[in-house]
Amino acid sequence: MAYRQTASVEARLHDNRARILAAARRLVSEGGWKEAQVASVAAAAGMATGTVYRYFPSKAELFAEVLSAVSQREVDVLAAIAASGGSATQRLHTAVSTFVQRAMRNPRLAYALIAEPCDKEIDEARLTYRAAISEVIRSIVAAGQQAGSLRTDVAADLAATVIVGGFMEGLIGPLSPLGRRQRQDSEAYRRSVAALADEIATLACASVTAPPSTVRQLPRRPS
Amino acid sequence: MAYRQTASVEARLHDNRARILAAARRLVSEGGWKEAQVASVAAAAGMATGTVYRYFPSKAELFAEVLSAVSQREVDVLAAIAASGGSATQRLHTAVSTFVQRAMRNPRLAYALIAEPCDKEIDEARLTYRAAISEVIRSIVAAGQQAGSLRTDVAADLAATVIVGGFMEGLIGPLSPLGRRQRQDSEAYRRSVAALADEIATLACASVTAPPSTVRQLPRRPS
DNA sequence: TGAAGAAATGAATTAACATTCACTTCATCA
DNA sequence: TGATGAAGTGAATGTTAATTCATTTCTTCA
Repeated sequence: MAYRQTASVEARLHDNRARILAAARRLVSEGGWKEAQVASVAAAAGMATGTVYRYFPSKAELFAEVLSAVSQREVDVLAAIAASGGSATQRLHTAVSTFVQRAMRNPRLAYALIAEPCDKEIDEARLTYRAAISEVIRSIVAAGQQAGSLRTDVAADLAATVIVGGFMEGLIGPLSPLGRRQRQDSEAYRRSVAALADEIATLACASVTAPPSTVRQLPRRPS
Repeated sequence: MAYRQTASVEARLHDNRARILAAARRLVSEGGWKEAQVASVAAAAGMATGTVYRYFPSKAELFAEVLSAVSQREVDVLAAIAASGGSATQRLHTAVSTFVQRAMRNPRLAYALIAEPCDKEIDEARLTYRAAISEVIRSIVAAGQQAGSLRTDVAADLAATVIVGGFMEGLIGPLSPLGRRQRQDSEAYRRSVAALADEIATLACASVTAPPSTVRQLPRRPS
């Protein structure tokens, strides 16, 4: 036995892995997916291209991990809100508006992770992420339905999916490179973000709030 | 002058173009984007690969045209609903529910056009399409705001975007190859589609319906 | 110190299609 | 009919990065 992994090596390996993830995340958040090449990541992390493959089996898995790390934090934030006090409506409003505001703090990264056209395989990893967020929203909606404050004529999971799709789409315009020309440091910007977050959250809450009287819609089918 | 395009040639050219578009559309609607290769399209249209390039400058433009043709029909249907009689709420409900039901008639195609991971360039073409649909919804919302039946505390264009994002996302699950195991010909299937369409439309309408009393939310920011 | 094995390297290879183009076939008309 | 130029062909080429792997450099410990 002439070689055994010591603590110092193990630490370096761990550090390398973290550096790769950090570099990958930084590149995406600065230049979107077109900058997110394995060779660039390696260079940014200060190592050779091949080294990246000692830590991640493929580009897709590397970026899936970036995606999942960022997302997990958001899911945790939402889960904390879901578990906090207040009515379901209040929690839903806070959850949506918080998500929007947090996304707007790093618009380039949020845009890349949520909406920017990217490799098929990375795109597939987004599904998991949306599903996790949707599940948190579902739990709030279901609680509100139990409590009687939210409408029960739509399944909680469908409502959650629609809400998530809605606020994500509402975010895309402001997040995208086109819709994002203002300086982020201005007070006006901060206010407009808060207003956007509030409007989107209001729409989300309204969509599931129990109607006061049971005025049934009369759907027609013209086509 | 030894050559001039005659009517018969012109007709053939036009027909070829149409055959390419039809073949492209058929391939996508049968096998999704992985089947949508230029060589396959050419084969399906009964011609050589290079011929396709006499009609379309690139794969992306070819499929952008497929996308826009299918989408335009949907936009037209929605526009007709928007221009029809009834309250804004009724028209919104009908518009959303009609869109959902029509999409479910050809789920594989709708899934590919709306949600399936695909080439960046084709993905970019989707934006135009969503924008057009969003514009129709916006017009309904704006009318409802004018009439006083829809809430005015959110901008019509934002509301429209959120609504579109919501119903598209609500569709994705049922449209995707995973969520679509039933035979489409059963009566049960048709009923479940109608129910889905109604629920999604109900959420959309509720999100913008004017609240009876002005109960302000109290947003908090825990994070 | 040096043998043994792990980690790192980065140039070369691969893969998967889109796209091109030199050539063939077809349509037109003097 | 054959000269002219358009339409059609499909094998060859181009493109763009991801991925590999033979080689080099480090670590460990007898």
